[in-house]
Formats: sequence, structure tokens, C-alpha cells
Amino acid sequence: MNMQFVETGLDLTKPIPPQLYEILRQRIVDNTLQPGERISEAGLAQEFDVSRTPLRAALQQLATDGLVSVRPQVGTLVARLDVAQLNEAVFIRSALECAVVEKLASSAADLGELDRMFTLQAAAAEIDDYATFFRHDEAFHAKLAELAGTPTTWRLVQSVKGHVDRQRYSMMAGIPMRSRRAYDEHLLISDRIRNGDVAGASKAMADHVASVLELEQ
Amino acid sequence: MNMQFVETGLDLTKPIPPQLYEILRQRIVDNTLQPGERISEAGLAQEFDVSRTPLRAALQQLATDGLVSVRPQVGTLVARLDVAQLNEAVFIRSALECAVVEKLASSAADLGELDRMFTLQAAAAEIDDYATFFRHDEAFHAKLAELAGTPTTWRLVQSVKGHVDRQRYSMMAGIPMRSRRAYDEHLLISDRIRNGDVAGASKAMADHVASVLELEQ
DNA sequence: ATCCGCAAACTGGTATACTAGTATCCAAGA
DNA sequence: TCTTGGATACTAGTATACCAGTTTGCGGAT
Repeated sequence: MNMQFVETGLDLTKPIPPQLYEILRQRIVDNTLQPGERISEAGLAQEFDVSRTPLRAALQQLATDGLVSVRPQVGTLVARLDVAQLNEAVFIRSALECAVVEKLASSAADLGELDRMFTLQAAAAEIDDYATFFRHDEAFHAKLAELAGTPTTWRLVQSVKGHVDRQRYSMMAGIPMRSRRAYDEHLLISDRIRNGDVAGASKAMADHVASVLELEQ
Repeated sequence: MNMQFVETGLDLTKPIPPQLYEILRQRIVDNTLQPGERISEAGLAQEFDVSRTPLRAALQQLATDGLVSVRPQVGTLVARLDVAQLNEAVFIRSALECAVVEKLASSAADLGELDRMFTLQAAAAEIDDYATFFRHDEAFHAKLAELAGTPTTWRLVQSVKGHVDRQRYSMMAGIPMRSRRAYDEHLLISDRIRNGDVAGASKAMADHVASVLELEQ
């Protein structure tokens, strides 16, 4: 076996920093990199066979998201779980996503694209495959922002969502019927948007987003 | 005169990228760097007497804020004024800051710290010194977020506020009594928060934030 | 055995060198 | 005159070298 070329999962024809950002973010969110763990710039650079320069760009982005803490001349650590940060992430996400559904509900947008997504969600919820549902959930929320024509809003949601997702991952097996319930909440949100129920859709989204807080230990 | 040492306005004992970010952001917002203008990494590096490395970190941050556009192997340009981006910036700011005042209004927080700020605002508004009022306005909104205990929320507001501020600068001399009106709106927001009028405070903030859209040409 | 101090091995921050891709401009040919 | 080809002068992206500050652990003194 040829050990000279290691598979790093990077596409060198595309910009490297965003790819590293996604990979590292996933590792932090799913606890492959654990809270408080030290990150070695040099070590990761060697692992991905890139220089420290693009790696540092990725770490800088993770730092602004609050997922890592860079301490000059000391080291970079994975941020510890912080209930205040989780609460504020939910607060921000709620504010932004409620505003999105309010806009949708008051603009009579065409939500036809959502129906196909509901089919996929239902399938995953049926067998309580939370990992798969997780992806469909992400796509659903992204689609709402897309339909509302607010791409930057979704980008900001993603930037705080890491803290929420981390909580979800650590509690993933904790609650049965979790995806079923989320699926029902999605339907409720969708229905109220279609009915032009601005306040109701907003309330449904707020409840949906806040549900992750019930998992706190 | 000694030309060997040029004053760059940088404090080399503190992290350089944030300082460069603030300087460049200000230049873009106040149109010292005009929309569509090309930015030379090498040129700016020479001007500030730093290497491209910390400069690039600052530009990267400006790029995520949407204030510059980095095109690989082509160049970096100051983003052009974009009504869609301005509208979404107001949309996001409204969602976040309304959520902040709603939280304050429903939590009976102590707003005593605001009174001192109102005195300063009144003084600037009296003589319609908009540039000074501008700073006090910034401080007022920041204080609301601080009192609500939502620092990340304020950070996100700032990240989209560049587009709003740019609009304000280009229209600065357009409307008389501008600061007087904003001052009154601040008082209204404050009063409604103190009265626990959640919906009213939110509405007042929404109107206040949206007022910049009236300036569109 | 404990404490103190110094040295060595890290860390992130910065400067610089190099690569590869793009735009521009001028000259040569139709 | 207009078009086209290519050399040149840029650009941002990446790699690497160097710097300064922090941590750590060992060794000697108490």
C-alpha cells in the first residue's frame, strides 16, 4: 500500500479555507474534537497536507463563530460548552428565523418546493433516523430563507447554529420520537405560512427553535 | 522632517488585523474608498507598513461582511451599493434589535445607564451635529444589547450595519432635524421598555431601524 | 521532600518568497 | 482600420522562514 499520498478529502482545485472550515466545524459539532481540546495548527496542517496559511483562515472563521478560542502565543482550543452561548444562539436564531417566516407569511410566497422536502422528512421521521432527519431539517430551514430571499440571514443563522448543533449531537440519542415531533412542527410552520397567519407562523417557529433547550442537562 | 517613519495609526502592541479592519471599514463606510474601487493588498500593506498577512485577515473579515469582494487572481474591490443588500441589512438589524428590546421590556431590566446617554444625544441633536450624534446613536444601541446580555447579537448587528452606515453617510446632509428625530425615537423606545410594553417597544425599534430606508434615492 | 529558576520546546503572529491565474496593452498581420 | 496573438505586469493563494511570548519540566538549591 502506497503511504506516500494520503487522502485528505480536500479538492485542491477549489478554495481550501472554506473546505477546512466545514471539516473542522463538523468535527467540533459532532464532538470528534472535544470541548477544551487543544488544536495544533502545525499538526492539522500536516494532516491535511496544506500550509498553516489556509488553515489559519479556517480557524479564524471558527473563532468568529465562537467554536474555537485562539489565545496568542498559547494555543487554539475547542470552545467549551457554554449554556449562555447556547441560549443566545437560540435567541438569535429565533429572532432571525421568525422574521423570515413572518415575511413569508405576509408575502404569499409559493411554498410548493417544500412539499417534496416533507416527503423526505417523513421517511426519516418514520424510522426515527435522526441523523438523516438532521440533514433534511437543515435543508428545510435553508429553503425557507431562500424562498424569503434573505441569503445573508441564513448565513448568520448558520454562524450561530454550531452551538445548537453541538447540543443536539451530544443529546442525540436522548429523546425518542424527536424527529417525528420536529417534522410535525415543520408542517405546522408551513401551514400557518400558507394561511397567512403571520403571528402564528412566527410563534410556531419560535417554539420549534427553542425545543433544543429542553434537552439541557 | 524625518520621512523614514510614517505615522500609520496602528498600535503594534495590539493585534493588527482588527485595527486594519476598523480603519478600512470606516474608509468604505464614509466613502473614502468608493464603491467599485479597486483595493491593492500590496499597496495597503505598504501604506500601513505591515505585511500582506494581517492585511488579508482584515480583508477576509470585510468580505464576510459583504463590504469588499475578493476575486481570486483578479483583485479586491469595494462592494457596490446594493439596495437588496441594504434592505436585508435593515431586515436583519430589525429582527435582532427588536428581539433585544422585547427581551428588555419583558425582563424589567434597569435602564438607568441610558439616562446619561440621552443627555449627550440631546446636546448633539440640539445643534443638529449629526456626526457626533452618529456616535452616540451607536453607543445607545450597543448599550441596549449589553443590558439585555446579548453580546453576540450586537456583534452580528455590527456585521450588517456597514451597509446601513454607508447609506447614512452618503445621505448625511440630506435631511434636516435628522438627529432630533432619532433622539425622539430613542426616548420612545426607552419609555416603552420601562413600561414593559413589549409589542410597543418592538414596534418603535422597527420603525427606528427602518427610517434609514426613507433616504433611498 | 519541596520550592525556585532557568532552559528548552512548544504556541500563534508576522514577514517574505513563490506559484499560478487574469487582465491589459501593444505590435504584427489581415 | 480592425483584429488577434503574445509578452508583461499585475492579482490573490499558498508555502515557508522567522519572531516573540508562553508553558512546561527538569535540575539544583534549600
